[in-house]
Amino acid sequence: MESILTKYFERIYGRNLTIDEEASILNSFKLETFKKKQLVFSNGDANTKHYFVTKGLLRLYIIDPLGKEFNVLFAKEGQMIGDLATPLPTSFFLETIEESSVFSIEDDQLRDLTSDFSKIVATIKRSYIFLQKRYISILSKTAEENYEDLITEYPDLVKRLPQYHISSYLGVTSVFLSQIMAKRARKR
Amino acid sequence: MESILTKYFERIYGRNLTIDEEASILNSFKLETFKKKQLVFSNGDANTKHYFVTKGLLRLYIIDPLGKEFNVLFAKEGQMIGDLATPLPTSFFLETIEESSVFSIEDDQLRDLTSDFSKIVATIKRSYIFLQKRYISILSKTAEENYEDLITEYPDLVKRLPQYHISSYLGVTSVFLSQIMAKRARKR
DNA sequence: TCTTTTTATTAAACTAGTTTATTTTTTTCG
DNA sequence: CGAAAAAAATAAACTAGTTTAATAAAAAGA
Repeated sequence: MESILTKYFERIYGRNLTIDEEASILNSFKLETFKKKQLVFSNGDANTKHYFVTKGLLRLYIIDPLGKEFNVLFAKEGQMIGDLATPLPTSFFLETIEESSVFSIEDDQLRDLTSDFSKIVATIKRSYIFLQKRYISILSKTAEENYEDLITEYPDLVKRLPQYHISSYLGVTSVFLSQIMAKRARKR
Repeated sequence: MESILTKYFERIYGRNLTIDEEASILNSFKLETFKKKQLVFSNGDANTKHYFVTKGLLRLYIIDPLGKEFNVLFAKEGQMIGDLATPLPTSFFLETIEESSVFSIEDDQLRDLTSDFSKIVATIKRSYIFLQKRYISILSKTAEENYEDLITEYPDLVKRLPQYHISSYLGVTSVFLSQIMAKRARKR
């Protein structure tokens, strides 16, 4: 029963799974489905779960004191998303962008699944490195450059995202992104 | 022999160290000293070491294609610094701001020291959460707000840093930070 | 399909932050 | 200490990105 979920674990483990492992994985996760634009969790909620996306697209975002939203992370099929700060209450919102199906799992159960801690370390380190790269981009590049990077690195994602979610991810207004795009279009 | 280094490990372990553990820690680290403004490592160097600061102040930074520097992280006495992306070659520069002493350790030796992997996970998670907080600040706040936050959270650090290192950390020019400070001074 | 709602575009006036250049202040070091 | 170098302040012209508002285009849904 080669599911997208078990494949994900095989990639993390770096080997094939035993029948028992497969069963235990599928047992630990709970399937949940959400319609488009549905909230999975909110700022202030208890934060003990992680979400593995099997279908659809989600976004993790914050709302600043002025009520403005900033997207921090997207996740599509085959990717994990959640607030790594478990078990501290989250300061994020998680919401579906498309109609989605996710497998949710409690933080401690996820830990139990991965007896080889070095794999967990490697996984978190990868998230850290990804975030660090984004941090540096936001710090040192213009919105136009960041948009170009996004297109070349994640063209499929860009196609699926409404434009105002992209601008929020880049940290600029939708008006300004629209200007960037108009300028780009003129150039070619 | 209660050193600042062994105290650091006691905090991570969450308990006192045995004599053997203490000896093994002190054996794994190598003391290095640097003058002010000395480079510890550069972009492209092999990246296998971590640095524990016992004296002084260091900065981890990048240089963008235009030659501009952006400070990413500072570390003073009692703090660890390095590029978490070990063993991948680093894209950072590490440099002393003040005359400094550090204990360096190889990545795999550090791993060996912490047989309890969950402590390593917790440590990396903490770094991740710290970075995420900064990321969101840079994305959603003005330079003025970020400067205020820095002063209230790390007043001691701000006092020790030359102003142009602070501006580089905030992602603005030194000229603009100077304007922010002038405006602040006028207000009170 | 047609109406309503959501998303994207455009324009114009504005603000945050940059650049370049000059001057002043502070630090370094022989 | 005094000279030289490094860091900070100030000014002025500039650019990147915001805000508000109006219009156009696309998507949703009865």
